[in-house]
Amino acid sequence: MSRTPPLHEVIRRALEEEILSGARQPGSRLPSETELAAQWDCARMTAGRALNALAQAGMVERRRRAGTLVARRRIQETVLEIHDIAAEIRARGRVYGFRRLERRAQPSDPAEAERLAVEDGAPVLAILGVHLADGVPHALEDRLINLSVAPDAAAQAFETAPPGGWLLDHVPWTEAEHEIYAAAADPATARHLAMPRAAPCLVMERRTWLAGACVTHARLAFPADQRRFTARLRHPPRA
Amino acid sequence: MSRTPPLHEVIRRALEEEILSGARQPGSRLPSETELAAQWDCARMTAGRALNALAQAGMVERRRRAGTLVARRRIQETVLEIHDIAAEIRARGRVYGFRRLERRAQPSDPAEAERLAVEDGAPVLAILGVHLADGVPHALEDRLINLSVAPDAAAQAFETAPPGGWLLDHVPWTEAEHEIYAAAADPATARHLAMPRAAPCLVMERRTWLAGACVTHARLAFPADQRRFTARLRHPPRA
DNA sequence: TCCCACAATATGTCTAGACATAATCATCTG
DNA sequence: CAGATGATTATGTCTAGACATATTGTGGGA
Repeated sequence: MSRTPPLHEVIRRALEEEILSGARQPGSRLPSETELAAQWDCARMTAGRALNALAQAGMVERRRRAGTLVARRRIQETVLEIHDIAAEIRARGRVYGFRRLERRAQPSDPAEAERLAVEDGAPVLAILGVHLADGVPHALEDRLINLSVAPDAAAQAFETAPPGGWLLDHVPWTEAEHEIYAAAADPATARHLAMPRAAPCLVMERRTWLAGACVTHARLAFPADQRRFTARLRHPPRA
Repeated sequence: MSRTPPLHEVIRRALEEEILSGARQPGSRLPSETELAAQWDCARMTAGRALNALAQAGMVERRRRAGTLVARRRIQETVLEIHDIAAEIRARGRVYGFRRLERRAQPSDPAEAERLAVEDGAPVLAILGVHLADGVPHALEDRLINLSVAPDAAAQAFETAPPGGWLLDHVPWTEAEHEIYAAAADPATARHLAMPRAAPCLVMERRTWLAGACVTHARLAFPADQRRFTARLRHPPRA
């Protein structure tokens, strides 16, 4: 026996089909919950559930009294998966390694204070290190850790294990901010990554917060040919 | 009078709070719908609605008989907002413009066929153009449109209006794929964008699908200082 | 001991009502 | 004609049930 999908799902898919095929133009009104309930011979709640699912997927907009309208603007958001570098490298079947280049625990200077959004002079731990794939430089990590929020980090050497993994395991966070841009490699970065000076880099900065306080800031520079970010969006998210 | 939020929202928030604070450990069981309904003195459906919302947000996992469990795996996804270039430029208070450089409607060559994932020789429309901010080159767009899927595009000139906007308005889509990477500007790109040769560019490629067929492929190159992508993630469940 | 049948349980789906609330439309008034 | 007013309408929330279905635990039999 083939299991029949739930009715709200059937209704949702039928409407979705009509919208995607162009049979229902953006801005036009869908049948009301009451009308749909009559058409499909079901309770209003079941029809409403189908419409709510479409609304959550961004395909329609619901307004009281006005009804349910096919969305005008298409979705402008897409889901980007940002993986751990170690996981990323291992996924490609290469051996992951990390080499620490510098480590300083000290009061923050003005530039560092700004990166962590703390007041000048707050205790921070700065780590500079290289992520390696099969022993070859893959990315340069310049990380700052807010020791007021994560004091246990001061006891870690981060010699051959990157700070990112330790932080994920030991410090909770509530918000993260990512920024991705291209830049020319400065001389130090180029040297550490064994790449030509001023060659293009893909840079990712990540700032992580715990309840309003910035926990850590990381700047990861990848030689242009080493990394790309991919994102995929399925317009109707599957229920 | 302060409007009271709906009950299912109140319940959802209360549970969310407990999860984020660590009071409920990953893998542990939340109260069942029946228990919650008794605790909050409401119908089971209302309690279930709160739990379903948490499940949709990825904070809990629901399994029949087993109950509702706090999610173990931390979400590795983050929402990247990819805006329309025109909207992006206008949002910065600058005047948007578009200048078409090339336009060719013809059977695809092998390279173009691969970009659109169609068989060699399928009819395609190729557009090369520059997006301008205050008249200054902002991005170079190299676009391919699959005329089998979007035949109406052949009638468009795309002289001063970019193909992206027209496509969004006239051709539905079900899936989109984005790729972001850094590259050195090739001579043609550098010339069109009025930037030094081999200077770093941020490149975004977007491929859009309609029911399994690729509608269009766009390659947008930005001078490194012109564009960065930002993404933000809130409230991840603890690992 | 291992496997199967069965009962218990939590979620999944659905109904037929109820009242609340927001937005729009038509109408009435100044 | 502009603005206030009230009726109408569609969605939003909620209930108290019902039966369906997947999964887990348990106990009995080979």
